[in-house]
Amino acid sequence: MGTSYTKHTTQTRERILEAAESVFADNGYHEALVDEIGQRTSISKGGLYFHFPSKEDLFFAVMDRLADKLVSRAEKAALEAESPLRAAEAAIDQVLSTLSGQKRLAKLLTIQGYTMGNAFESKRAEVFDRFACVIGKHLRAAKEAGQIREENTDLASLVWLGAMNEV
Amino acid sequence: MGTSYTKHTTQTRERILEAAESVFADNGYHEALVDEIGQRTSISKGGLYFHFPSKEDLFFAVMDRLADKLVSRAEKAALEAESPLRAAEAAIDQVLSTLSGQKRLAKLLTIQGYTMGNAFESKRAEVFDRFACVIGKHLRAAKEAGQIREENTDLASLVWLGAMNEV
DNA sequence: CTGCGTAAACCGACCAGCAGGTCGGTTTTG
DNA sequence: CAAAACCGACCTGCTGGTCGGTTTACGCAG
Repeated sequence: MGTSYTKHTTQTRERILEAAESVFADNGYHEALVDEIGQRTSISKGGLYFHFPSKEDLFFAVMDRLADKLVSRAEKAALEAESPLRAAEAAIDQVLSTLSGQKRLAKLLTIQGYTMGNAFESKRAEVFDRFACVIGKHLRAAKEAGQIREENTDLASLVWLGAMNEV
Repeated sequence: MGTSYTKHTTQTRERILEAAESVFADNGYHEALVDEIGQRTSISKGGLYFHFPSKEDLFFAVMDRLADKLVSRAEKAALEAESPLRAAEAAIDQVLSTLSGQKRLAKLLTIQGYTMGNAFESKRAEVFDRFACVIGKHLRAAKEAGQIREENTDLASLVWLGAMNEV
């Protein structure tokens, strides 16, 4: 449950995650071969398994990394906004446009895992929660700034989720 | 290409399809074990492969069967409507509500195959075409009855597709 | 009705090969 | 020199598919 912290070298780990992301995006979880990730990284299978205990964990790590990227993008966009309400909007916009622009990544976060057990399901929920958290934060700020009514908060969450699915 | 006709006994074939549908729905294509289908049917693997040449074909047959069900439901609902326009609406409603009611089946028709090759992609297109065909038929009828403008036909198709994705 | 022969239907042990994971050993780092 | 990082041949379990044999269904002659 706790986010496992980065041991070892961050360099190689990052390289692996990068390659893994593209391989998973290209082929989906099941079609993706661990060996191919090794190939694109020029790291042997053994080396891979030195950094990640299993293919599944690697996949989850990729998801986390993607979520990180998106969240930071959203936060950054939110910072440039003037009002809290604009911030919330900007954050949502940012995530949605990025996701709709790179459908392969979107699939990674939403669809690909349906083929896996419920392990994925909870991971997906976790990622979604992180997004919801960010959005919620700005929405609450907007509320306190008196730019929004209480009820709209829940409504916005639903809209948000709906938008995700449309992609 | 040509719809392969039912050889052998239809009884057993149907039983297999029934079981296969539930297994596929429960576990997705990859997780679904041919052996488990055999178990639920009390038919040995050999027997299964006597009726279907491969797991993939079995999956496609399940899809076809699902499409059949949905189309006939839609047609039936359309018959009970008074005007052509209502018929089209009823058909759409029927399919959408059924699909949203049983999300597992919806996944079968839309998502599960992303993990398979393009073989699935064309099958999916085929199924979608069948739906589009039914809807289109009633829409044209509505048009000729002067209940609808020409342009709306295309618009409706888009709405239709969008709705599918939302589910 | 009985027996029989043929073909469809079915069985289940077995095969093949693929891909995730391991592990003893080697290189690199500090 | 020790520990971390890495290598890659090998192992193993799993699962779709096969195949020779067995049972069942059925038409037909006696």
